[in-house]
Amino acid sequence: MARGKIQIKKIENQTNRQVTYSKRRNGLFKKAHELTVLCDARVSIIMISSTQKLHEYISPSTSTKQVFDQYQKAVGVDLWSSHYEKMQEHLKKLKDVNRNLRREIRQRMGESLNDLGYDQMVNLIEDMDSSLRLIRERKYKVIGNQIETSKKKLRNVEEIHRNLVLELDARQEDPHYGLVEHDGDYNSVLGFPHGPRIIALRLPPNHHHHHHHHPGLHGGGAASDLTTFALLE
Amino acid sequence: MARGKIQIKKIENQTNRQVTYSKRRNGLFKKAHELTVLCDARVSIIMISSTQKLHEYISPSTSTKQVFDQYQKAVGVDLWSSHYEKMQEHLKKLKDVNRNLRREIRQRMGESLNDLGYDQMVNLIEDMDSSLRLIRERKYKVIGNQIETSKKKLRNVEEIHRNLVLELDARQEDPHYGLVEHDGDYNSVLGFPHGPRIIALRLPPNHHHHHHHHPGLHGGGAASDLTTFALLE
DNA sequence: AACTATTTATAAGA
DNA sequence: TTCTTATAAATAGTT
Repeated sequence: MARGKIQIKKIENQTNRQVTYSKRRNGLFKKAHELTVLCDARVSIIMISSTQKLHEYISPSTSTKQVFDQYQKAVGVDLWSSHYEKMQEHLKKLKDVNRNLRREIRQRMGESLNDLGYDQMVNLIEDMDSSLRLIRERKYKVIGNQIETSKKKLRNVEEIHRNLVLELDARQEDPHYGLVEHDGDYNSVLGFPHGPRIIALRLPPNHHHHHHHHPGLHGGGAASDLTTFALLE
Repeated sequence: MARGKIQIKKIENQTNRQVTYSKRRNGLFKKAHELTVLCDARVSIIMISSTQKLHEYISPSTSTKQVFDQYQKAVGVDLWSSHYEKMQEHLKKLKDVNRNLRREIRQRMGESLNDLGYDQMVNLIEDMDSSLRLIRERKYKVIGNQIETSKKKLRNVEEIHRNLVLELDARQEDPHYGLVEHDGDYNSVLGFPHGPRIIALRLPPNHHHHHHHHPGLHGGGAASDLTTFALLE
């Protein structure tokens, strides 16, 4: 607007563009401030240059956040408020679900039974009874597997032992018989190639995170059971 | 800036102020747009007049939300992002808790038992066994109460019946004996002062919201049980 | 909303 | 970046 009219279209010369950006930015901010004072208005300007630099003007006596909030309220649903509200709804629903799940567990533990009608109680008993039967079956199956496995391992150990005895006999007859093929590493036969592993298994099973919520479930008699379980795994 | 210089201070004349606001607002938006085109920049202007009216300019090729997001990122953590992130964390935690609760329920129903160690399974069985005992006790208590109550009510009914018979006898001897004190409303004696209530109780109990998650619990044999329960309540 | 005398903004050059 | 300055653009006061 001086020394010649210009077309309003992108200035291709990079330097020129930056100079104009700087000058006009100041002009814009000055005008914004005059408007603020003259008309008792609030103005927020945010500018991002072609080089992604950010500049802002905000009227004194207010803040960018305040203007955002007002804009949000005026324009309506948009921006983050919808996200926010959806999240809050989601949160509420999750909390509800959570509460109900906890109640169901409590009922399955014999608490909060006042909430149940008689027929619901009968159903719950039937359900728990059949579940308990399922779990017991499973337990027996696990025990069966463990016995099976330990029998196999025992047979292996016995065979190794036999071989060792044979080898020893052979050596006594001929001290140069054969090479040392079996060194008596029972652990590796039992599936524990590294000595310390059996000790690691004695540690509390804190990778089962669900015992946060009902610590009472995992308590008594664990030590001996755990040892047994580790040996037979 | 024409026909005389002006001081940059609030215009006291309300009409004048509004005219100036309108003119200068257009000027500002025009300049903003020129800047957008000339310098390939993005500009967001939000203005709130002294009468709380809101006007906005936003460069084409972008949106107010985008500019807000960028502003937020550039200026730092503040504004609402911290809220947002906290909510998202909270949401995640709740989902986790939820997942674990569901797993516990599944285990208590005899599913997902692979996640349990042997000792945990033993504990679960013990726990469910004692819970089941608790619930059965409770059931028997409820049944006991119901029998007690129904006996009491039966006695009441019998007494009313006796009284009616006596009254009838008395009338037959003397047709003008006494006034009608008992009209034979058995329902009101049974605790159902309004006839339709007993029908309302036959409706599915959808106020027990927890049957969303395990509909199987509340199913068979409800009709007769429900009737019984309603009568004995 | 239009006009216009005047002020202000600014493009180009230094 | 800043200053200069000729000129374009904006706009205060008026109609």
